[in-house]
Parts: sequence; structure tokens; C-alpha cells
Amino acid sequence: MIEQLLTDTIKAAVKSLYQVEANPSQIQLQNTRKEFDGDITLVVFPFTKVSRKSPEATAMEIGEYVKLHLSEVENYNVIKGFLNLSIRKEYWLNFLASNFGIDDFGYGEKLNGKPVVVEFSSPNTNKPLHLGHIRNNLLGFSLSRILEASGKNVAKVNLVNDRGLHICKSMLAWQKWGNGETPENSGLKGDHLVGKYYVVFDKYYKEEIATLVNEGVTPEDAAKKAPLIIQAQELLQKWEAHDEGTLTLWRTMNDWVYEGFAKTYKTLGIEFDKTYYESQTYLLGKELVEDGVQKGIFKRRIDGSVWIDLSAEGLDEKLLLRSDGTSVYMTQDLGTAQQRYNEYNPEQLIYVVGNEQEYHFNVLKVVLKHLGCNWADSIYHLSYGMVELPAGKMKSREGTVVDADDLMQEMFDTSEAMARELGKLDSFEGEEAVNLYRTIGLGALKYFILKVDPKKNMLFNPEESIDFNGNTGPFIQYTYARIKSVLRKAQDAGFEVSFTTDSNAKLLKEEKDLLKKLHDFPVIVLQAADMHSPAVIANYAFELASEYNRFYHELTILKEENLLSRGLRLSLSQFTAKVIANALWMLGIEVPERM
RNA sequence: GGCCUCGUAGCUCAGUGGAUAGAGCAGCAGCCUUCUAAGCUGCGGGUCAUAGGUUCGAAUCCUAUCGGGGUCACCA
Repeated sequence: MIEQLLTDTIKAAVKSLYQVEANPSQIQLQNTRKEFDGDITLVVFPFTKVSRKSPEATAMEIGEYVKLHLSEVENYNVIKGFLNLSIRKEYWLNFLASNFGIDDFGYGEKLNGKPVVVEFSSPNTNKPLHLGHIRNNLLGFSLSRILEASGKNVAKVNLVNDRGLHICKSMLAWQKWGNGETPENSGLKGDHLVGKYYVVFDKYYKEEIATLVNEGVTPEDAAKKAPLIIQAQELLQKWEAHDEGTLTLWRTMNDWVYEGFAKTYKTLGIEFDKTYYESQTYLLGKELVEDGVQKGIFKRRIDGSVWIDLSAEGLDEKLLLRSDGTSVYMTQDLGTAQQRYNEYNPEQLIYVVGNEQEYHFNVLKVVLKHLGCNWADSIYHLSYGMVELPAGKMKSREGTVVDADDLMQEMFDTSEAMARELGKLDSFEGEEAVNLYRTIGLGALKYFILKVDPKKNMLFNPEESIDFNGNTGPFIQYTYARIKSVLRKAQDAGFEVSFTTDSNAKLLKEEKDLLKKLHDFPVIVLQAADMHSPAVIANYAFELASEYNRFYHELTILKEENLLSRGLRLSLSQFTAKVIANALWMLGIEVPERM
């Protein structure tokens, strides 16, 4: 790569000119800004101390040395403290010739290292998936693919939270008010049906609290003493005591939910290598806690509850086991972390979980360290912000939750309506048209969510967000489809798309800019894997597509007189299409061959 | 209140130590005998929350303040 050659040469230049060994961090290379001549720019301010000369004079000296000693550098110019280096067109042409046939261009070398385990989705079985889960699922899936592309061995795992008080609430409500309703006899999707009874529980629970408050009970006490919540707690105890009737109902209702989830995941286009269920792992956590009590790491209070005091670490006291012996969230997570370590011995253990659980993961790490698990440092919490609606936070009780299934359907419908309006569907028939608007609708949704930095809260406006123009997934898909169309026409006209560079080929400024953009792709992938951010890939994909679209305007390939240029442009187009497809693959977005 | 986090154009977001801070949307003005106008070109729009500090250089790092969000449960 040219960057390495430049770094080495600049290092030699500094040594020869100023008799000083240059620190790698001092050699700051960046892409030259569009408005200046040159391709790669060296910031020379860091060297003015050793050169004892003005920034301009220092840049001139280094520029002269580099031009003389590195044949790839054609020329240089100096503006203030910036040394702009022009790279010979042969370098770019060779880069294109040697890479445009490589299918996995941009992907890192496949390393046979320890696996990276990525946990994402992690749904509860008491309600259907909503917009917040969509952000989680898309981030987790895309992150897995980026890591995979960077050469890692990735295991995508899902941890279904299928037990706990919240599930008992749905079960209780169904027992009381369900009248035997099933997905079959109601036509409701299983997860939606169970979610309905979760809401029913909440409704009657609220009523009971209100009644108690009217009788003079404080709201806090009312919330604890309402008959429904007590019955739900009893149900949880029966569950943990393996009561057969409770277990049967629990299995039945969970199966309904899983059937619903499977459909949602399929529509969203994500899958997992392995799915864990908390009902099968929480006991491991209890064992760990008992172990900790034996070793004196945790303390058991008189009422039977188990705690750890983390005030020395600046955290609070934390409950690890309830006084009635049932496990809490932390108990389960300790167990699943240990299990994952045993099973995978991972290089890194990534959890894609919302930022409201940052405290939880800090505690998890510290508790594991108290237990002597040095591998706790390999835990990384990819924390993402909430998705907000124009009206504010999503609240299930107020019915402001954007349901995942509804949202995707709406995206499909809108993309179909748009396509019809633009006349895009005219040459498509039946299933092909259906697939197209699903691909585009999903592309719009995925890109919209992934282009935002994960750690930030983001706003989702249902009316305005469904956009297919500008910085959107469909724009990038459109660019890809257009390139494919060009290539088809060229091939039909008998032009060879395979190409070897000829130093006589013209290389326009636009072509060079596009090549530079493509040239950066492998670095972008590594960067995104490092900072765990699909947003880096998404924004790159848009910039690349924009660059090509502007350039496309000038193309007129099929009318071009100069055959050499036509060959260059066709291969440049093909290469661009491949990089776009690779970038979109990492985002989990499909590319349509025509649209 | 303690801790964490965010604050960039009317709106949604990039940029996280370098040059004159960028896109898209919205607004205005143009461009379809060319491969596909889901596109392209141009115009207007900024005290990078505020005040200090660090340095050759700060939207970016540090401190304080203001504002939004999160968290500090025998919920998950």
C-alpha cells in the first residue's frame, strides 16, 4: 500500500535531513482535500521543531526528498504546513488492475484466532419485537459481519429471556382472561397474542393499585400488595419449583412466541449460530453465587438474600439472589458469561445491549473479577442509544410503541407505492416485483438505523423517515443497479469487461478520486471492526455511491470514442459495484441487480 | 443529588487534534432524443450549547456551567 511506502520514505527523509528518528505518530497522512492538487497530504507541523525552519521550508525539504526517493510520487506542492503529494497514475491503474477481479476485496485475511462471540437480540418472551429491538438486531448482525469481514471467527448468539416475573404476568393474565385463545383460533401471530396478555395484566394490575390507594394505602405499598402481583410472584416460585402445570402453560405460550419471533427474524433477514435460553442457564448462575458465598466473596443476609458490596469500586451493594431463593438478572448473566467462556474460550465477548444497562455490565465485570475470572476484561458492552419518536420515548402502556412487524410491512408498502409512481415496476412481474420492493423497503429501514453512531440516541419519525432519496439505502442500491445495467449493456454490445491497465489510458480527475475512495475501503473495514461501528461502513457506502453518481454523469461509456478509456471505465464501474455490494453485505442489506 | 452520556444549519445526521466545519431532507433556480430523474447542477442557510484552559493548531483533549437523555429496584 502506498501509505506504508510513504511512511517509510518520510521516516528516512527526516533522518537524513534532521538526524532524528521520526515517531510513527508524527507522520500524519491524510487524503488531500478536493480543492488542492495532490492525492495524499503530510502534515509537517510536527517536524518543525527538529527542522528549526518554517513549516513551508520544512515541507519543501521533505517533499523534495520523497519525490527523489519514491518513484510512485510524481510531484508535490506545499500550502502552509501541508505537503501535498501527487501519486503517479500508474499506481492507481495498477491498483485497479490487480484488485478488480478479487471478490472479497476489502476483507481482512481470515485469521484462525479464538472466536469473537457476539450476543444480540436477547428478546423477552412476553411481548413482540419493537423498533428498539430492530436497532439491536441490525447492529448486532451488521457488527458480526464486519468482524467476519475483518478476518475474525465470529459466533452470533441469541439469549432468549424466557423466564422471570414478566413472563409470569402474561401467563397469569392468559389463565384469568384468555378463554383459551390461541394463535390458531384467533389468527394472531403468537408473539402478538402473548404481548396482548402482558398488556391485559398491566391494565388490571393498575386498577387494583388504584383501588388500594383509594382505600388509603400508599402507592408504593399498593404496588407490592396488589393481589395480581402476588399471584405472579407465586407463579414464578411454582415455576422454579418445577410445578408441572405451570411448566406446561409456560412451554405452550413460549412456543407461540418463538414461532412469531422466527417470522420476524426471517423477514428482517437475520439469523444466529446458536440460541440460548435463560431457563437452561440460570441454575449455573445460582451455583456460581453459592460458590461465592462459600468462599466468602458474597454475603448472605439473615433473610436469605445474597449481596456483594462493591463500594470499594465506586459502585453500590448489589443483590445476587432474592430472599425467596429465586435468581435475578445478574445471577443469570453471571451464569451465561461463565458458560460462554467455557464453551468458546473467546478472544472477545461482545454484548449488544442498550445503554440503560451500562451500570449492569460494569457490575457484571467487577463481580466476575471478584470471582477470579480474569477473562472478564474480554467482555465488551456495545452500548447503543434509544430510538425516540417525535412524541418522545416509546411507551408500551401508552401504545406509542412502533411494532417491528408493522414497521417492516409499512416499509414494503411504501416502497411498492413509490416504485409504481415512478414506473419502476413496469418491467417487473409477479414475484420479482414483490422481492424488489421488499429489498428496497428493508434497505431503507436498515440503512436509516445503521448510519447513525450506535452510542447516540436517534430520532425516528415514522412519516419522514421512510425516505428513498438522498442519503438512504435505496440510493446506494440504485447506484449499484445502475452500474449493473451499464455492464449488461456493454456486454451485450460485445465489450470485454475484463481489463488490464495500459499506461496510455487516460485517467480523469473524477476517475482518480473514485479510485482513491475504493483504495480506502480495506482500511475502513478494519476501522469499523475496531470501533464496532456499522455507521462507519454505512457512511462510506454513501460517499462512494455519491462519488460514482457524480462521475456517472460524465460517463457516456457506450458513446466513448477512446477504447482504452472505455475499458478503464467499465472495469472501474465493475470494481465500484463490487465494493458497494461488499459494504452493503456488511450492513445486511441486499443489492438488487436492477431496479 | 452521585455516576454515565449527548449537545454541530430550520430538521435528521457525518466529521473526534490539522487547511475555508460537510452531507441529506426541507426552500429556491435549472437539467430527461444519451444507460435508470430513486439521479445531476447551482443558490441561500453556522457564535460547532456557554465560559475558561492545554498548543504551532480545538467542533474534537481538560475544567466548570447550562440544557436533553440514561442509571443508581428483592424488574429484566
